[in-house]
Amino acid sequence: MSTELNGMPSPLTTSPRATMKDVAALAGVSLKTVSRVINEESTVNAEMVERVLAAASELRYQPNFGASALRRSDRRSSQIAVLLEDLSNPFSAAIYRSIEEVAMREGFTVLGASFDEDPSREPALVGTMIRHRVDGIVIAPASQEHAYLEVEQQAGTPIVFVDRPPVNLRADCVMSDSYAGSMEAVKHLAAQGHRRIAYLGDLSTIVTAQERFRGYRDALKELSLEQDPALMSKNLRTVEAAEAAVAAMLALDAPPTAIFTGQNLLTIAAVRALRTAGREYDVALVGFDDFLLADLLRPGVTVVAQDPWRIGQIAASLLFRRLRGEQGPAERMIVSTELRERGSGEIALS
Amino acid sequence: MSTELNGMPSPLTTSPRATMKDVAALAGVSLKTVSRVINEESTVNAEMVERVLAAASELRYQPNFGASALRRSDRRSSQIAVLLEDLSNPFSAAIYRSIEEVAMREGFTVLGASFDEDPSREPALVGTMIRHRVDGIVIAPASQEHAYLEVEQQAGTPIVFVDRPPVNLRADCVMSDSYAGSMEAVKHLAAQGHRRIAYLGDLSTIVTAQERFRGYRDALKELSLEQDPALMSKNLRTVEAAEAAVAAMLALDAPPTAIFTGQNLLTIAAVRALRTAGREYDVALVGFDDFLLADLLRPGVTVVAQDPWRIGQIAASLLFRRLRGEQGPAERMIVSTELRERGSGEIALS
DNA sequence: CTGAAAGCGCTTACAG
DNA sequence: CTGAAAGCGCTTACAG
Repeated sequence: MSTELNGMPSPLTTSPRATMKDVAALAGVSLKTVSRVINEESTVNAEMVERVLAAASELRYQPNFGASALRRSDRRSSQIAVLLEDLSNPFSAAIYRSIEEVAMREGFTVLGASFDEDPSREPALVGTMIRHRVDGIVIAPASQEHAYLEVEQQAGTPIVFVDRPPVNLRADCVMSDSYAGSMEAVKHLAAQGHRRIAYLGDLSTIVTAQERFRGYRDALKELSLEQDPALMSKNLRTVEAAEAAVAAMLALDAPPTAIFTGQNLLTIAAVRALRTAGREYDVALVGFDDFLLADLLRPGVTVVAQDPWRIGQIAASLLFRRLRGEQGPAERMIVSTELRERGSGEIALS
Repeated sequence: MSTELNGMPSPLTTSPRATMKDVAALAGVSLKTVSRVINEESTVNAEMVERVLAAASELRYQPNFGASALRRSDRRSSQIAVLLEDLSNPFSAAIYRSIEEVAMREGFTVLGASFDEDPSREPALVGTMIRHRVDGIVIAPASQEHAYLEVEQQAGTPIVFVDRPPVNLRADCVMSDSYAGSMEAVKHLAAQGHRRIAYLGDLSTIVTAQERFRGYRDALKELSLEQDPALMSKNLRTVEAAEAAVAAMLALDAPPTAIFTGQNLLTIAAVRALRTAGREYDVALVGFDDFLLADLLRPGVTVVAQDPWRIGQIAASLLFRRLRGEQGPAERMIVSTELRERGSGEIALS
């Protein structure tokens, strides 16, 4: 397990990094010639190219992107920012990876950061990214007011919204079809005979949570099912709160026979609550957003799946299109969801 | 769902970003005075501070970190790189978030990138990060040779390894105790009476995979259990391969009665294979590394849990200590694992 | 094809 | 307390 090298003192000598000037001196050419070789301009004499490359390699020269960006006319930093709610949430992580893949292909690096659903951190983090002069921003916003970003757009920094739309700002946006997906979930439950379908939802300030609730309620209306406020629980922020909400509903005189959960963690909370009550084969359940191992639970959990990889690909391609100078109006892309039947959603009304 | 603003043409005007010079001109002071105010040097006249801040705010001035770093004597970019195998793997994601949290507190941003277990991408990505002049690097290496990083260390860039140790390089390192954790897992299975305990492992080139196998084998030796090569499957790279390996073992004349899996995805594969064979309540299972919902499966999956959050905290604190100039020898921190009994590992030999 | 001078947006080192 | 000059590591714009 242990390498002999470890435990020995680290070298105290720090040799400063070589600059282009050092390379020029060693190769016996001018600064500008080194610059040409490093940037692969074709107009340089082959012999000089060789001399410069040898010197660069001997000094282990690494060009300074930042210094180069500062002087270049495009002033591009080759960095983009990806700001998400929580990188450790699988939905966010998949979007991040998807964008990272495109960025890498385009020669860009990604500055990533998480809001943890704290709206006040949003402008602060965006500010930090702007001070680092990122060339573009992909953001799943935590706040409800984005006018402050207009000045960044006008400074030429494209901004693409994912998962949630911009408020008071014209910007490209890629989202799942929350409304249609929720409607499909509720109709699927109704098709199994259920008439008392409960709803569990995230913070109502979040636009997607509003949309999912609207899909739920409009489906009930369309199907002429009763809308019982006792079966609707919104603003659930923790797994514990969601579990308690389900337990309370199950204890009602007229309990729900089916549940639609508007989010990942709420779905898992519902599974736990149904298990605790011993009702998991009895009360139907459909969740919005898929999660790992949903198929291995018993019963398997039926979900309306989002496609975070696709959302990321579209967002990244919009961003890089803007970076290439495309000017058109702000685009709004809606990515459809997919019902995945696994058992819990197919439990019929007994 | 739709904001009226969307669909309208974006503003075509791009007003360039204000510089410190612009702020100085508007405030009627010198460049240097603006610099003093922006950097909160206390020696500035209160009235001037006000004038400068008003001008900065009117122009929506955002200082340019890169330009400032270029000239400052410390030449710090306030960026660190976090290079992991795959940010969408929960283990990596937790480490990332943990480091991000410390970095943010220290006023640093994080450049994140994933290797996807491709060793050749490692030096390439590190090179990119160096060209961006990150101040430090946290890396879960994909390669088996890190001498190339010595020049970066000597240029003053601290490098901290996580999850896997450096090879041919002296550097700080934070890892789980793979050997002890694996040994504990196997002994736990043996304590339930099992004598034919199988092993499933990741690529043998990965040091942690080697350590976990060593822990497994040494436990067998210590307990005087037979070492049957037919019960050892290494170099498993996909869930499918792992499922097939388990299926093949179960079909042996002398099948295993218990399984130890050396990694996350292999554990899930084993669960699937046991389910398919209808043996999940029959063959015991302990996995290395915990995963979400392991407790909700039936039987619950017993694991040797790592503590990625803690690994990240330690790695980040080592890194920032080095950035503050601490010189001591390279440190190797071992984070202990924790056996979590949930059912699958407590199935006794029948 | 090659190079000397100027300058990107800032901070340093120095005067006043 | 305030500012004019020089320079960080590069590229631009121009000469030769």
